[in-house]
Amino acid sequence: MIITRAIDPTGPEPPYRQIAADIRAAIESGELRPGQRIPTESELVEAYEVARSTVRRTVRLLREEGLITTVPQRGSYVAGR
Amino acid sequence: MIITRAIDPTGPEPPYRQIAADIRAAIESGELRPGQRIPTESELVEAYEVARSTVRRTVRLLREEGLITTVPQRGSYVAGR
DNA sequence: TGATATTTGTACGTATGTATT
DNA sequence: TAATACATACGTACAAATATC
Repeated sequence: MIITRAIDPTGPEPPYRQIAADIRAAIESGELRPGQRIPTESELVEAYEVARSTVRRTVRLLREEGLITTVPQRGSYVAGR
Repeated sequence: MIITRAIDPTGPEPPYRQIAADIRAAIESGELRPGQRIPTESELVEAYEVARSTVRRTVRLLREEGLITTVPQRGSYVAGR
């Protein structure tokens, strides 16, 4: 899976950004490749132990950054292909 | 105030988009002018009788469209000045 | 064909933190 | 010292579209 580091709820960086940085790193390292689907919201919820709203916040951020594209009822995919 | 039409929770357009269209119309009509602050989240919550999260969704959409700019702890203002 | 499960979208309410007034 | 306002986070529920059995 992803999760290269744990979330620190007390740090200055909010959890949704920490998770975004984690996924971003996975994309940049090639662990997640263009066209590949990233884990579902439910999977991310379990993996990072946060609420779904937090995960959706993360996904939205990555989408706004152009790193992923989301297909309703399907999932989110790494952009670039 | 704004509110040129009521929200229809049963329509195909989700409330946050209906409210956005409403505010957008107020901006385009000149009722809300560039530099002017739009109603606070609380005011919008009361005016449209929706949850705060819905209002925030609306504000985010308008911000992404470039129609308004948000100043943390201050409010959102009509862009263009 | 039909039923069920999965997944994202939307919406509700509530709580806490931080900065400004 | 409040009151105000945005940012973040929690949990819950239902809808819609898709995939699977």
